[in-house]
Amino acid sequence: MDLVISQRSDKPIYTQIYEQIARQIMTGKLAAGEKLLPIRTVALNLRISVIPVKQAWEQLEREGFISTAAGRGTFVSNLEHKELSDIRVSSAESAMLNAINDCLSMGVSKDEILSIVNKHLSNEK
Amino acid sequence: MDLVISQRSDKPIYTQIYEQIARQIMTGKLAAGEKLLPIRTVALNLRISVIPVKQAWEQLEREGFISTAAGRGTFVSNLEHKELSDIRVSSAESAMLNAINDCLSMGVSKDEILSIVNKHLSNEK
Amino acid sequence: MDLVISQRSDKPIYTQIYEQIARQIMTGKLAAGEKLLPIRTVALNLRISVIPVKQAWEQLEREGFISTAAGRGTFVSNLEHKELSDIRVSSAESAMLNAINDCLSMGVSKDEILSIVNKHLSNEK
Amino acid sequence: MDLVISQRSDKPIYTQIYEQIARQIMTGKLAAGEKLLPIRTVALNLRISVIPVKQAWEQLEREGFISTAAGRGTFVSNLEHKELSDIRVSSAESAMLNAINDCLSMGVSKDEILSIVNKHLSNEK
DNA sequence: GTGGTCTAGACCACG
DNA sequence: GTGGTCTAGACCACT
Repeated sequence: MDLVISQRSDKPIYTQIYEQIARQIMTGKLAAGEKLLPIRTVALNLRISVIPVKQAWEQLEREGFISTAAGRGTFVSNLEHKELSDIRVSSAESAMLNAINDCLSMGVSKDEILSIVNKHLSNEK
Repeated sequence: MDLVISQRSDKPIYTQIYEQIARQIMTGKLAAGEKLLPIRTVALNLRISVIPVKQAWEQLEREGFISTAAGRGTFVSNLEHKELSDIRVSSAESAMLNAINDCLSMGVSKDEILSIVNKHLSNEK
Repeated sequence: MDLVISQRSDKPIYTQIYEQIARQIMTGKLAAGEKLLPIRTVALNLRISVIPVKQAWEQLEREGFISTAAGRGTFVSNLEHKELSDIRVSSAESAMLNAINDCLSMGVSKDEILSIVNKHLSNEK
Repeated sequence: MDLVISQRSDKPIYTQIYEQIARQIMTGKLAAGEKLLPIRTVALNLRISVIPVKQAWEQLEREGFISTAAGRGTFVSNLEHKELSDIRVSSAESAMLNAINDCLSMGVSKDEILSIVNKHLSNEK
């Protein structure tokens, strides 16, 4: 469970943690069923408070990467059930719908939304 | 924006807040576009810290009920776009898939899951 | 929350505690929703170890008199829902019930919940 | 982050600040990712108001030299991504980009993102 | 004066 | 010693 954070990054600490753990689970570096270090231990190792670690863990749990059990610990979810990826798609869908709704509320047209999405996705290729 | 919490309830404070605001938005008591009180004001009124209020606000935002703008405030989302309800269904779907996955990981069969769901839903009727 | 125990009674200590609390709940002396003292405090007050207190609490919870909320404390149940206590609440079951309640509080209908569950379980086959 | 300004220069104060910071970034004296001092601190150090500092920061951000992260501070941009600065980043656009990035970091593919957007926008018609 | 992030603690139920 | 919840307070960017 390697983890490196930078206080200087423009991303919040909890996002840095979330992204690294999510990636390690997706690549299999963290195996299904594996126990994660206690959040307080992670916080101590990184010399930060528990809050950002907890926040990262919450996002990971919402998105189906891990599941927590009070008093027992936190465990990597079983990725064998292929629907786990549905959870992520579902989460992603929520986030996108929210953003689209905000845009529509601000008077941005559907065509403009589409062009924003296309522009960004092609930039990234 | 009426809000009542009980320190004695078995629900966490942030859940009590979330449920009341969500209900007020769904029933139209809080209208689309309306500005909510600042989280610090809400916390003061309820004589609690900012944390549980923030936590409730985060869940409300994830589920599409409100949207926050740093430095400007928090606003009730525009429910006219009917897909807003899709966001909630999407969130709900994530939560259910997560729970189902946990059950499967624990060796609970699909039939048992179905019977649990049916039992609970019929109890509530 | 008055409690008196006798080390010389023929009844085990945990039974003495259980009976007194159960009686106080049934007679209304302990009201629904009321928060109980932490078990360690009770143990200290009675000058006994936490073990028998825990045993009494477990029996009370099994029988639906009280419910515990992780991190928040123990509360007197609403006896109208006592019939729920005969549900064997495994970890899996409580995960499902939590998810269902989340959905309901989000305004997702029972039919939608059922269709989500069915969709997922049939996908898996 | 050395800065020297002259009240008697023919250039406006914010231009003096802008030019010095831009130069330090281009020469590498201020490294990518490095955190800048808070604008109020800079203003205090220079014994000027926050206004010209803010103006300089705005120009630097418009031109892609720095990026601000609400609640966390201001950071020197990674100049490889400077070309992004010609995107007019309205609130709506940044909301979309945030959502897209959330999706990507969750492991959702670009095609899936596009299909989500298309599904939603066609639903609305 | 708004929300966003973080620190440094605390107490709780549970294992 | 695990995660869950909360307090009290801080500093930041932005309006």
